[in-house]
Amino acid sequence: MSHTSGVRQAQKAKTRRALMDAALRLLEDQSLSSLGLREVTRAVGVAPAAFYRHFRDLSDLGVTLVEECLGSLHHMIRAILADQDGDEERIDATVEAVAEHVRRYPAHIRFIARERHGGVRAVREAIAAELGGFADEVAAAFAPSLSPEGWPPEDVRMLAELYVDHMVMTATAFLEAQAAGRGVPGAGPRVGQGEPGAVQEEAGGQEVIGAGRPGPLADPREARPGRSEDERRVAATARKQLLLISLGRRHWRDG
Amino acid sequence: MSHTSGVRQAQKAKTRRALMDAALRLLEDQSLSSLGLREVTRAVGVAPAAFYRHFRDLSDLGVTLVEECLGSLHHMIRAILADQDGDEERIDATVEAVAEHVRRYPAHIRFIARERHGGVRAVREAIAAELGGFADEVAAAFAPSLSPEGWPPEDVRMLAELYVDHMVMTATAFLEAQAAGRGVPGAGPRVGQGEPGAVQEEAGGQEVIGAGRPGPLADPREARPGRSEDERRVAATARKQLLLISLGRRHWRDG
DNA sequence: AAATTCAGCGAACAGATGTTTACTGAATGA
DNA sequence: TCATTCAGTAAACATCTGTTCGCTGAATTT
Repeated sequence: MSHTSGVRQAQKAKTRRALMDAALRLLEDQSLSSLGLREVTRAVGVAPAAFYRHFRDLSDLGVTLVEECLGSLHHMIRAILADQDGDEERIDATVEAVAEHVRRYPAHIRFIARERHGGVRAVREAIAAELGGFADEVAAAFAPSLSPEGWPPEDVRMLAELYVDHMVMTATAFLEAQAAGRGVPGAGPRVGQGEPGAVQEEAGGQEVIGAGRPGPLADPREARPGRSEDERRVAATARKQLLLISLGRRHWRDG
Repeated sequence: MSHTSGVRQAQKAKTRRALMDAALRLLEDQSLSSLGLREVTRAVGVAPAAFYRHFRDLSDLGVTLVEECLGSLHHMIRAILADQDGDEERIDATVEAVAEHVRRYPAHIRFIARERHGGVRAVREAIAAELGGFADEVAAAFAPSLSPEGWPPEDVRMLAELYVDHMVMTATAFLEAQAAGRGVPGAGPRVGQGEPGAVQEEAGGQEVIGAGRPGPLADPREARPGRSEDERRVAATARKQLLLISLGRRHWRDG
């Protein structure tokens, strides 16, 4: 048996993370099927061959990234579903949470949006499966209040799918809005390729997961100067759409 | 001034079409940013350098494809908006039209879904602009009946965006369902690279635009043996979702 | 009939790609 | 202490990429 934490394993895990983070950052400007293995290792500062110690190939890396990116979304969804407020409050909280999530993990959302219908089958399927799971969860959360009102399970499911799809839609809309807020068209600050010599330096793993400009991280309830006009418009639209859906839901069983 | 149709121009147009069709077909299995220029010319049976006689680069080709793919969708949308039936009839007709469209032009839909958030900015922006135009059109179609009921223009717009996004969503769902119907995971019949010697043979331009298995083209009202279970499930879900949205729309102005 | 245009060709280019190979040397475990 | 494990290395590989160049020969114009 091998220890689950030695200096050895820790270093390996660190390099693995570095590869994932580098990939996630590179994937902000291109899609997975055009991402090069050497490109990733170069960004990390590691020999190309080292890649194979961690992933079979790039689509393997991609599937791993799916788990990570949708994992963080999963937490958010569960938090929302746990809230037991009224309709409008829940909607506000949802839109707020999505906006905040996109602000904190823009690279995650970009990756999902891009690869959901992207060129790599394994990744597509992983995303589809995960989103399907989300829909299950949403359906399960709504069932207790809907089933007694005469909603058949398939109708609950279609509502859940609508919610999930709308959430993804909203998230990507936020992403574009936030990108438009910053100066997007011009190239951002270039990242120097990591100094050769593997990933050894730098202390304390503090919030590595963002991997793409975590943003100001301002308190959601504070006044937010960094919030762009587009972003507020997206929020308002999403809120209204969810409200409209809620309205439809309330009148579903009475023609 | 040059004639708009000579033997010269006709040949050029033919090669151009061949390039676009080949690209569209290749893009069923990969994304634009990973598509190679040589790959396209090879599929057509033309020297790599010939590509530059028609497009500046691949993203130029991509933008052209956007116009074509969304152009065909545009026709469909206008046809739907022109119908003045009741809510349910319109919904049925819409879902039916989308299903048929996806069946006829799967490559078009795949391309749009894949590149909408893909790695090529110019293409992304072209798609966004075009879809925004669709939303304008839908909004304009709904305004006459909604404005008198007290709908502010921004609310009409948000409804239109919801409809457009839902349509795209439904189309890609159909795509996956139809793909699942056929044996997808296994590679389809391989296409031999075109015989060297440019694009000269083959008579009569009959429905070249499909560029990806136009399908049986069965009458929508006939019994359809080729319709998979998944496909029917997608249709049913889409119908219900649209119905639910309609319900919400009817109750929008009375809390 | 002669001059011009221009779509497509073939060759060459510098550079990048994924993958394999034998290796090194520090962490590990007996 | 000594043998083993194994993350990362450096080099070489065959192959592919986008782009430029001058050229050809048929369609076009004069």
